[in-house]
Amino acid sequence: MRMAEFSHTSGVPVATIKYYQRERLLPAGQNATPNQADYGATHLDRLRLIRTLLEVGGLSVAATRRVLEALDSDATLPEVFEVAQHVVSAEVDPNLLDPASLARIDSVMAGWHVSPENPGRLAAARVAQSFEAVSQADARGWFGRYAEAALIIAEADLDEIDARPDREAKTETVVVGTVLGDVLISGLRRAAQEHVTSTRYPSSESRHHP
Amino acid sequence: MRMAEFSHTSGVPVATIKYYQRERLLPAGQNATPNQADYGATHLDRLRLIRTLLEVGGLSVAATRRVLEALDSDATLPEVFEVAQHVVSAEVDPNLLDPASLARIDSVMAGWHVSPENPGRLAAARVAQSFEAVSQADARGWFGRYAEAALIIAEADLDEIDARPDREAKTETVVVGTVLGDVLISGLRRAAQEHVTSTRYPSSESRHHP
DNA sequence: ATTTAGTGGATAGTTGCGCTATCGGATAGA
DNA sequence: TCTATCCGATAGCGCAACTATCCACTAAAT
Repeated sequence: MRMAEFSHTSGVPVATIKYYQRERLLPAGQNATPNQADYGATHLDRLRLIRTLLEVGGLSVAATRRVLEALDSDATLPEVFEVAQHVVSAEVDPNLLDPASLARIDSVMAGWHVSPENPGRLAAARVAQSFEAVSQADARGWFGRYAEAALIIAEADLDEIDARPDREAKTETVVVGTVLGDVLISGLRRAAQEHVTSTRYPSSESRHHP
Repeated sequence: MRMAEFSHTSGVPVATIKYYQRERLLPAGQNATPNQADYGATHLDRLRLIRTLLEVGGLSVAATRRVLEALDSDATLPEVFEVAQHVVSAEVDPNLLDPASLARIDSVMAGWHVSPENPGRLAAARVAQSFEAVSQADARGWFGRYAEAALIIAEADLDEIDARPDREAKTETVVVGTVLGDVLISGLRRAAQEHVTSTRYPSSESRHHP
């Protein structure tokens, strides 16, 4: 398949494909003569993965490059996991973090084996700090139930990874699962919020239904 | 308090504060004479809320304006909830959605009372579609356990809102909770992933500890 | 053998966003 | 009166993610 067809079947403009190649997200076509290259199923899969990470996962091009590099390398599964985790986490400077907020988060993760520099731990602590500053209330109960839910999710994630047959499939699941899992839980949370609202307050929450 | 002090105590540059005022996130100072305004605790609170939504919640300025407008209006709690939900959700065109993916998500939400146009439902369906396209596997089990976790979270959210004394506090909690809850669960999920990994594979997952 | 459509590679331009910087006229406070 | 500060308006900046052209070249159709 040549460029025009590649672009057409993938639905991605030619200029954008070239941009991804420049940004080293997508390898050049195979059997490249000076002015003609060949694209196959591998390239289509890769392009679909790229678009998923960018559009559904909301990653930046730079972040996408980082996880793809990890996938292409011979990195071990934990190494890929760590790259994926960092890529979806906003950078949080631990020095700007109120130790009390960190302690609050650590207390809801009691018994967990988590390293201090885990990006999720820092992100959660920042949320705790901001939430309590804005709402001026103790939200420890709220955090605790989130932690319970996080544990269920993490078990599901690991099971899903374990279910893959080989290392390659596992690493891809790590990346895609880490990135899309955040979006999935957010979406399901909104649906669940509507459900819980409507069961608790049967009359008041009808959503634009005459 | 005048502009210089307002900027200093909040840690936000003067030019940025003026920008927020232009963008109608922040009201002008009180008792404004032609060239002097007064800022008080109300303005500080509002600015802190704005920065939290922008920096921690990752909202755009436009999205922040929309939720603040809802907060300032006399909208009912469900109305504010709906604005908040839309603001944190990527717009998904239902026409581009594979009905099979929608059905998959609906099946894991069996028994839930959720309207078809719930933005979370559509977002989840898009994730289902993308994930299964990329991983070429049936992930219904994965989705189902996420739904279980989402239900726990939604109950916690609603309890937290119910705990607020008055409508004003409730609506603010709706907005802040909706926005920060997504970040919180993502963070805790990463921590839980490390925990579960390290308990399942005791040796292999040590995170840069010599 | 000669067109001709298509290609790779390079480079420049566009759009949108979140600020940031500067300016001019006015005024509060010493 | 004088100086520091303010408001309001406008313009500019830096980054990210494309998008659009151009050119030399070549595979393939005639």
